[in-house]
Amino acid sequence: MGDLSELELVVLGIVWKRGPCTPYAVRKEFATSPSSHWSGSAGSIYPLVRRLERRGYLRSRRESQGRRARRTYTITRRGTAALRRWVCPPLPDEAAAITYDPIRTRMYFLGIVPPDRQSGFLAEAEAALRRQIRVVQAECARYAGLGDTFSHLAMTGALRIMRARIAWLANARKSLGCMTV
Amino acid sequence: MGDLSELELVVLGIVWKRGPCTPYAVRKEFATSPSSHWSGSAGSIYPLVRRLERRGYLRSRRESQGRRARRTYTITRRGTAALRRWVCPPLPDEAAAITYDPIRTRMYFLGIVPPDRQSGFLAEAEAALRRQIRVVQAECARYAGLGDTFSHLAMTGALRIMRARIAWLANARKSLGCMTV
DNA sequence: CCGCTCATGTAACTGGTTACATGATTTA
DNA sequence: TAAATCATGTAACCAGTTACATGAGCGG
Repeated sequence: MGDLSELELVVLGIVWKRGPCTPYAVRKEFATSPSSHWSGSAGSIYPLVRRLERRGYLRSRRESQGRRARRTYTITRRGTAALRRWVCPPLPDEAAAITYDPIRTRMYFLGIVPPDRQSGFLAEAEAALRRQIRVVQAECARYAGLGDTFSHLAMTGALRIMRARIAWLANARKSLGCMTV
Repeated sequence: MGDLSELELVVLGIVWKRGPCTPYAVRKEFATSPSSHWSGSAGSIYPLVRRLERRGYLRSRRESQGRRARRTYTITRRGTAALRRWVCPPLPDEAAAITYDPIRTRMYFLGIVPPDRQSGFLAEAEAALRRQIRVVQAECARYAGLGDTFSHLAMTGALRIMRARIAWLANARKSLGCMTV
């Protein structure tokens, strides 16, 4: 039960949401997602779905479309149960832990750069976030249009976090500005 | 230059901040950190610092304290330069990308659980975040007390994100509540 | 017909994890 | 003095990445 990795569960979830689909479709989902946590590379997905099938979480069917062989995967009852068990409480403690933020990681060591370049870092990070936020907003609107409530809800969460990061940087810029002036 | 992993750079940063220190002290830094992104396991840190020394980013000295042999590491000029280069702009795009959030990941697939248990998930997640936030607040105060401006600033960023996640869940609870009632 | 994207895979590598081993030092 | 913890390491493993190989179908 606890033998499924986070990526495996996400793939299970994607197959559950989309219904019968090819590994390639799953990969595209990762490729178009604004998150870069998983690459969804062929080297991860193809072995993964076969692994899931071998363990009974997925079932596959060969369906030749034209002369082209392709394999579509469907979630099994066992897969659905595993997915539900993962989503439902109890939530492991680390799920609520501090999330990883590369900008924050750099912030710890910002003292190493000369003070006149510190605000440059903050400004650039803020600008990068503002660029990214538009992508997320678009994705948010797309899900709303599709009527996918939960994906939409998830995206609003991502949006809120990005806005919090921007506000944080703006505030940091002010408090550092006070120090150096 | 770009041959250093994120973890290697963070370790470099820790050694820079604390001055000469043992791998064990570095490990403790990871162990006490409220973030669980890296475990800071012996198996990662000990080989890592030796790797950094071999490449000239760290220098080490054997100093026997009592009968006990220990090795303290110091950052070299090369190490300092690498760290500064990493912190400074230009920031890679993925640094501003959506961060990974295990609660959000689950949210995508929340439709798989029966509607009467969905709000349970949201409530539990919110409660877990509220528990965690106290830890972060304490850490925040600790850094403020130490006068470590940048670590404190980093922590306030983490705090803002956690608050944003809580607000997001509270809002989700409301919008799902409307649907099911 | 050439090049691009679709689509399915494999192989080698790698960074980090878990688990284990060992001995010194401190504390009950 | 026994147990706990400090401290330094090693070895095996593993999930996921990068890079490569292959071929179908399609648009210019």
